Amino acid sequence: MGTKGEETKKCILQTAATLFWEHSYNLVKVDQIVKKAQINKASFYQYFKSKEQVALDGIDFMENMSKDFLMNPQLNSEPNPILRLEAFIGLVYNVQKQMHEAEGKLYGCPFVNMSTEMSNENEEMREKIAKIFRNFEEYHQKIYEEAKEQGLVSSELDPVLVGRQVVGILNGASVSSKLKKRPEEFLDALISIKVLMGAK
Amino acid sequence: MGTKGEETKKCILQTAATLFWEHSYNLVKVDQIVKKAQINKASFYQYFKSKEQVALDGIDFMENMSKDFLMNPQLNSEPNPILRLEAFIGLVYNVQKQMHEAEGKLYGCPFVNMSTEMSNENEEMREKIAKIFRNFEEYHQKIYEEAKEQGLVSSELDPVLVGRQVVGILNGASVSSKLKKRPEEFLDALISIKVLMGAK
Amino acid sequence: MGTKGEETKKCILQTAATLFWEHSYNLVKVDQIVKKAQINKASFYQYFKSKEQVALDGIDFMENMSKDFLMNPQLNSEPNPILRLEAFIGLVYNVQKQMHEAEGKLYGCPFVNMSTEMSNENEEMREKIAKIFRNFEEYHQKIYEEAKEQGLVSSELDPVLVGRQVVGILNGASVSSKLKKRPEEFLDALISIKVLMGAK
Amino acid sequence: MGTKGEETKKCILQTAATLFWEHSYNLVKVDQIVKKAQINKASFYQYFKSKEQVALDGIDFMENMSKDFLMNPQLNSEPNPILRLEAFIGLVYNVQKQMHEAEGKLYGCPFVNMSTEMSNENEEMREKIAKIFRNFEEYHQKIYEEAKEQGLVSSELDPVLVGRQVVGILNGASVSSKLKKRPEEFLDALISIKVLMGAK
DNA sequence: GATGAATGAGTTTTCATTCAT
DNA sequence: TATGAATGAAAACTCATTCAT
Repeated sequence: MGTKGEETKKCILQTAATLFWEHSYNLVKVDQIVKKAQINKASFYQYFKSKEQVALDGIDFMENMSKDFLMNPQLNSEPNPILRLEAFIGLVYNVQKQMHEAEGKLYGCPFVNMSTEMSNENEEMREKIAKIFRNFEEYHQKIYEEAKEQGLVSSELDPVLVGRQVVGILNGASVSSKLKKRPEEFLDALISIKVLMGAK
Repeated sequence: MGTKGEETKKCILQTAATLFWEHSYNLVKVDQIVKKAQINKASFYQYFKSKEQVALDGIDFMENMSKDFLMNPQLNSEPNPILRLEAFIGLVYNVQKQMHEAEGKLYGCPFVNMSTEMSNENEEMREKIAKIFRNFEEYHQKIYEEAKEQGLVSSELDPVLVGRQVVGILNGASVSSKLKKRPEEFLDALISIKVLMGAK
Repeated sequence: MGTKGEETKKCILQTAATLFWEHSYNLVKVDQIVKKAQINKASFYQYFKSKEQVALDGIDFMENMSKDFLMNPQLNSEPNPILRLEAFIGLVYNVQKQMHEAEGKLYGCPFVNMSTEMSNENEEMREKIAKIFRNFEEYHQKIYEEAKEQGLVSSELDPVLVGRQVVGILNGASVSSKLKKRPEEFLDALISIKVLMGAK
Repeated sequence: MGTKGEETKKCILQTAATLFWEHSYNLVKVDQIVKKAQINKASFYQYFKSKEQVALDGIDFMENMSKDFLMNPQLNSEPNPILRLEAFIGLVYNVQKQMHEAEGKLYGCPFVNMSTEMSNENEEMREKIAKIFRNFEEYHQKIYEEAKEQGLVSSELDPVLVGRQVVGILNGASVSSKLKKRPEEFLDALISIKVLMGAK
């Protein structure tokens, strides 16, 4: 942990990022953030020059969160790429399922949410999120390449396309699961992805 | 055409629905709608009791627009379901591509956008949009069923799942294409969908 | 009855006056009047140049209504002034009681309501209503004078004062009955008035 | 005095309550309150969640004001209840008279004004004001009971009725004095009240 | 005379941000 | 660094009134 100031800043960031995830960028008000973070409003502006800034930093925060969660060494020590893929999607599914059970709602992917809302309005946000998805695409591209090498898949597709499509399919599941309050969309997405890859 | 009042109402609706599509529900202000529709603000409230109402009616408007566009008799007279699927996605692709060329932006699917932003905040919106997607799922389910009957696909999947997944994959393409400003995501999605179906 | 135009005007007047009585001048909107009177809004302005005007004319309308109701020949043919007083207040009481039973509310005296709300804001309204009350004061002054002549009362008060006080006490009953939803305030007021007069 | 914020809140409250007294609830606009209180409009909403709330709190404020003014220990140390009654009404009369002299207008009782305008529209306001009048009724009931005990009155009336009627008569004086711009209505009311009580 | 439609000027309320201590 | 208080600008919505046919 860091100094008190660093702790406060992190608390604001975490609170804001979570609220944006749950309620969208535009519906969350600074008042709501500072109330939930239990800080003074002027303090908020001491750490972040604007609401936009906290959203921008919040994207980074969420990226780190999701990397820790989804791309951690434990999961990635699994040598079988298809099992890795299954574990990855299983983790996503569990998060959404728990949200749904706990709150009756399901928030989908924070990057999908924010980009859908803001990518045409804020170039900085768009670029940040696009980069995050590019990483995810590469991650799944590698899975496919490894699977190919290991003879675990029967298809002969462009790995770049597969990487993109895996992320695309998961983004679609994010949208559908949120709309329908149906976490199983992620499990169904896994089926599509495996069919796409020709996983045996 | 209808009475002057009906024309005005339709003009407001069209203007609002388009603005919501382009900029999200929360970022579009009533002032902006009335300015673009070239009407007085009080007139707006004579036709719609609230901004929420115009969004709700705007969803219906967009549904009709998309039905006219995507589920029209011409397209659906095509007996080959796979060609129908290709034509459907081709139309979507063309719209997005033209937007991109004309405005440098790409707005994705209006229902994906609005549901991502609002489905957890407004139950009425959520239900309306969920129903629209259910229709699309059925549409693609039927395509798959017909394709199966006609021996055009090799897979043996649950048609309900396929219907859902086609819509899911297209929703993902909507998100990705908007974020990346890359209309080709829809063409890539078609590849995934055909692989999923096992289209020969 | 008069021409169609006169009928329409009277309908507007009656509707407006009733609404003002029930909900106050400022809370009643022109839209509400025209909706309840089932006329077009432009028609309203054909008959009355403003909302203020319909209120002013509405005061006259209410004055005529109350004169017909409270100062009619039948009631005033009663030679005993105390019985006349009792009948007068009995009529008022019955109106309020019926309102209360029918609608759960009780609207009090329309002149008390409007003058309390508007007498400091609109001199024309103030004068109109003041004149109406002066008539009522004279009416009760005469009752007292007759009662004195007929030896029906034991007090020796200034009849002008008594006239004023009878109206004042009834105005107080109007306020209290409306606030407490208790029509019996008028019956209690009768007691006070009779004590004041020294009615045997 | 309290903190700056408390002072500001009190200033708003006092300003608003006075304006409502002078001009009615519905005619006073938030803009007018903030201008007179010399604060920013957003500050208003930091201290009161709505115009309705400031009116509700304003009723309490006025209740405290009137208690301090009319039910203070000095006045109530007078052992003779009739003299107490006279002093009470004398105070009311003086306030109204001074208003009249200073501003050419006379505002009557703030509770009478607000209840006449709002009791059928806002149950919370109705209850608050009804409670205030119940206190005044009890106050005057006690005066009558004491006067009876001390043999200062000749009547044999139900003290509850007398309490109610004293308040009713004063409410009537409030209405009449405001309408006629005649503070003396309160002195006349005192006559009626003493006759009612049979004060010697 | 009647009516569908339009509108300028408010009115309440909100919000991101800054000030002052 | 922390915080109680303040604020300009804007947002949603309303209202009395008038226009045009």
